[in-house]
Amino acid sequence: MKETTLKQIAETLGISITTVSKALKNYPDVSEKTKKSVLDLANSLQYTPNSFAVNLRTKESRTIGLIIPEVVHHFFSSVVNGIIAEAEKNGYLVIILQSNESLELEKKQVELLINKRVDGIILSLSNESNDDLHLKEIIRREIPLVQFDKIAKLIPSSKVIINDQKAAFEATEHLINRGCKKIAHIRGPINPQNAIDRFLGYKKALEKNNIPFDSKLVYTCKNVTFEEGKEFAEQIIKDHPDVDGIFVITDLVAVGVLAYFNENNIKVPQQVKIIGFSNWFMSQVITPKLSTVDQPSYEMGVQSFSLLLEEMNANKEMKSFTPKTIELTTTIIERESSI
Amino acid sequence: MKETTLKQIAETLGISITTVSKALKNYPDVSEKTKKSVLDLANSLQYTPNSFAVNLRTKESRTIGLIIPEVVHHFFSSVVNGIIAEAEKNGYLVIILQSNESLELEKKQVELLINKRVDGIILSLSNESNDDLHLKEIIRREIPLVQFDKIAKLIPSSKVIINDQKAAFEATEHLINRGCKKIAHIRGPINPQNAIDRFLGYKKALEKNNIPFDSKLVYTCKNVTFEEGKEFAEQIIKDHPDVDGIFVITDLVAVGVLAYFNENNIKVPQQVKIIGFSNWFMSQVITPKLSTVDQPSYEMGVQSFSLLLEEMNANKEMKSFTPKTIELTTTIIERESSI
DNA sequence: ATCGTTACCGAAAACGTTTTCGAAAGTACC
DNA sequence: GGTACTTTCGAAAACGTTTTCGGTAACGAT
Repeated sequence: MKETTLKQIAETLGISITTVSKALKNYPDVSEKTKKSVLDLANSLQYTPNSFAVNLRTKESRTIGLIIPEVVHHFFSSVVNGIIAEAEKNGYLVIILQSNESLELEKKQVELLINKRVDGIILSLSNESNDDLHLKEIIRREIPLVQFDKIAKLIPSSKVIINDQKAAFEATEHLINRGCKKIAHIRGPINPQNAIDRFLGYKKALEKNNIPFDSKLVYTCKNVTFEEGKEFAEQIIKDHPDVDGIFVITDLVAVGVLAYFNENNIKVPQQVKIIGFSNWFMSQVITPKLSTVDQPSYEMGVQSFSLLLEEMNANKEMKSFTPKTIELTTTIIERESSI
Repeated sequence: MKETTLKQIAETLGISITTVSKALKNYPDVSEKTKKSVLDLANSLQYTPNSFAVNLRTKESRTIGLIIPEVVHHFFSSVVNGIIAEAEKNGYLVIILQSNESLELEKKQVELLINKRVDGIILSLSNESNDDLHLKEIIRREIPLVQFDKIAKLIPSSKVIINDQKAAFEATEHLINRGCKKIAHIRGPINPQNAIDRFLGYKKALEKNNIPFDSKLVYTCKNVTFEEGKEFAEQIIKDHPDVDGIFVITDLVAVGVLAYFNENNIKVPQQVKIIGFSNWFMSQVITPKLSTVDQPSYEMGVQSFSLLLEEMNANKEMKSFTPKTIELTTTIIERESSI
């Protein structure tokens, strides 16, 4: 059982391969009669063009690569959702790879995608990433590239981001407005730009409101897990029993904090107010409901693909393309944990 | 800036394309000297074989397709995780598509993957799926296929599943053992085999324990959402104020039930005990912590790919392959909602 | 009869690789 | 110097498509 090819159709119809190909692509220089006979036969034989041959000939595969740190995180799976939807709408398929927050893996995967000759790449950096030779290689090979969320600022590619500093500023100021005087911050790892920016936003909010910044009140996540949240919560209460507010890098960790406080009868929000980041689904179902910063994750995916598509199309038409940066807006969601 | 090809290397070295190709693939009939010179030049030119040409020649792309209802569900993203990891380990890439629980989309996507000529397909049926012509087409084209979780029993493909009936039986019996006398069931949609099986397990557990089955105690989800959980919880309490146990098709819906009960001061587990299914992450962080059935989702992904790989390899060697079914074991996780 | 058009078709090259098969050159042996 | 073998190489076909470019036939107008 072999796949049907143009050749087979041509032979059974007694015409040339060229004509068959043209008929199927509705070229004007094929008579309606032959078009019909070709189409009929192609349908009855369930002909589908061999994409390997098409790829080779057209030099494109209508496939893009996507590298993210983790699929199982609500934020990322939601972005993935947006990217896949928008890609499919435009006739593209998406290959997904996971760096598992490892720089080494991330580099290997970039290589895989380059070798695969995808038409474009979308990626979000791992927490470990502190060098960008692999990204430079993508640029050097002139492969369209879009970065989102965790980006390398200096790489000249399109970017879809939020204003982490502003969002963090607002989150912190929200706690201040609710009366918090001594606010701790559980921050993300050292490398990622967005962890840095959120930290800076936190710091600025304190300064603006004349609250002295104390580096001892800043705790740094390594793995950004639920468990870390619990551990830091314990430590914070031990080190600074009078802390009355915590701004946490992301909801997952904040939920860990809440879990510890719930188990140890520390009242949220009465004794300590908490605000997270990213608006994970579970934040609205736990007790107390967690205040957070909503990030338009699905929209981020859609925009990322749109930018990539623009660049891919520009490349095809040999036009030059200057990278764009899209900044999406975030909103503070006030729930029980900071009332 | 053009990509380097075998031809370029051959010309600058003054040898044939054949020899370059063989040298790079370490054929024995190439002298060490030429091998070295080829390798050196290839490295310095950053040569990577054109995968489009390789695909065409070898008739395989080392890429598989994966169709799931939703990435944003914890269970599926976890399976995806397992599949991607195992695939990458074996040199395969994964194209992901989402059916969004729509049969129509699912069919379109199968077609996309067939046209793309992926080496194999892994899929989990949408809730809407009640016909399987598209699956038959996969079989007809002799494309290796593995189904997981939501499967079409009659399609002769490999399958990775759990024993839904047994798991549901155990979950229901767990409630009975905890003293429940009147147990409601919030079931999944009508079509999916696993919703049917879980319902049957629930029914059998009642029968075995001499509790009369009452179809009025069975509520059927359409969209399997958090909101549906809340609505059904309200309805159940209205219709049957004396219900003392609920077995829910999946944790997301069970969390909705809990939310309603929490808001309306109905004590869980004192008045009503609840058990969910799938062990979503959030089930352990809500109040009260939700009892559930743990499903080895990551493992499910790994096994799915392994079976697919077996079949793909068998196909390559022109050996016949008889589909296998792997049944993974589930475990009841007792938490606060059913103590 | 000649010219210009239009309508339709096909030969052939190209994309870049893999692999078969044969050929050439070198070595060894009698 | 002939034979047999080993080592090393390359020509060429094949994978299936797309697209350029030219060719033929038919037809109407002059």
